[in-house]
Amino acid sequence: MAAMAEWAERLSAARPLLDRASAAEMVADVLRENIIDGSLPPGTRLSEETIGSLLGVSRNTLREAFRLLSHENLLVHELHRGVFVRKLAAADVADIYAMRRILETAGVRAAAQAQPEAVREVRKHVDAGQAAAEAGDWVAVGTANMRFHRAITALLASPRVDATMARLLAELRLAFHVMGELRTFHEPYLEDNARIATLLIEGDHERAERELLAYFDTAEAQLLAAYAERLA
Amino acid sequence: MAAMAEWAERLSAARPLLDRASAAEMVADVLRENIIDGSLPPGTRLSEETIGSLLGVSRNTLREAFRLLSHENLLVHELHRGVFVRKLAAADVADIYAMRRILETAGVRAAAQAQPEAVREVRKHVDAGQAAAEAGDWVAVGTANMRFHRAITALLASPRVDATMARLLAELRLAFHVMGELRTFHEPYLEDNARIATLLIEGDHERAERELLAYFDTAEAQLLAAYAERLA
DNA sequence: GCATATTTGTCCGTATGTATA
DNA sequence: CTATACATACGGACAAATATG
Repeated sequence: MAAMAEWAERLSAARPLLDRASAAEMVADVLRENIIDGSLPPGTRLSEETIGSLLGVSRNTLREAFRLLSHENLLVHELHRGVFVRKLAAADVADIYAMRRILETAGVRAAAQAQPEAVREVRKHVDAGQAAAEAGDWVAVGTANMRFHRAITALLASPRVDATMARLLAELRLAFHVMGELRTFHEPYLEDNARIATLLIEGDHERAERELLAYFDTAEAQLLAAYAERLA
Repeated sequence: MAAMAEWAERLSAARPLLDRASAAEMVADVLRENIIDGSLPPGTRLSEETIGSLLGVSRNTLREAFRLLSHENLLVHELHRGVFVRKLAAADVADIYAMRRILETAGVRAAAQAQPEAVREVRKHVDAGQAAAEAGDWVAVGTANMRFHRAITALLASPRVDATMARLLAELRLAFHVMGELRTFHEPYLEDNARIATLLIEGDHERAERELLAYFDTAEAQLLAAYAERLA
């Protein structure tokens, strides 16, 4: 509730919400951004009336935006209680990593048959991450890391896998809020990613898969440790 | 349109629409069932006024149900034109099989670590399929086949994989409508499924995976051939 | 190509049911 | 248990776009 009030203040000053595209999608975009960057922390209840009057949209439109974000697993809808920013449990984090292991290792194994430019795309996001790190922008490093992993599953050239992966990673960002320092979380993976990209380009898919699995283990353990600590 | 009128007749006689859960979800349930069983074939336009008055719900509620089903990929929404039952293209069929290959082979590889009762669950759906075949109920055979494959991915014990798989198979049912005779489509796979289940229980995961991949190839080819023929 | 009718998109006011203080 | 707040659902209205003649 405190988070909601604070967020409302900041938003009302900065959001004219001009006409463009579908109203519901615009609202969803605004909300998604604020959820991902932490302005609306997990557990926050999104009041229909408050947000509706704030953004100048009707409840019907707002509810459509809620549906969109619920489908992305960023919001949860509880009947007659309202919608809330999703709270990821430790089990959810583990499940997300389980699915990432399946999809991303499949991506690595598909690298041999993939388009060469798709493989180069992987490397591009490694470079973007390193540039962001030098600039000290650790949020951007996190974004680059997401894109790196999406590029790996993109080697499968499957629209449905892409969409699934996008949802998984957006969901995972909800868990990042438990990490205090983003730098300590993201920095060690810059080198890992670079190594994996090199192995992919060189065609050593077996080692690339091993390195990727090792990354999953350490990243997952780090997140789960942060969860355990928060509850202590 | 002809399909729509015919469907309306059959429905209006049989639907009291009792209270429970959210109205929009109930409407979505009704529509989903009618889409899957072919009463509302792909391409059918769902008129807001017709269905709304038919089910006795307001337009707002109905539109909410449409959104739910659109997110399940069963309906497509065209701006200012309305919603239509999704028409799967050949590329969609291929993409669905690509994703099934990834998830189901991962399921087979996870069989070693899976709970024994989860493995037995796979066999149960094989038996159900054979019983339905003897009874001549080929729609039920199709349902049992779906459950068989869902049981394979259930070996991963991942809620997100389960949900993804459920959506994939519901979507795939849209493609089945191009098959003329369900029997010729489903019958040959009864034996395949039985063999795969046996291999899983015996612990020969490598052969089980090979057999599964062979099944995907023939089933996908059969569906795509039916697509090609329909266009000819 | 134009004018008309139909349908969807959006919003509002209100009544009812449910959860919570 | 009562009261309040809020989500759910309905019906009506008008604008905007599409389909039809």
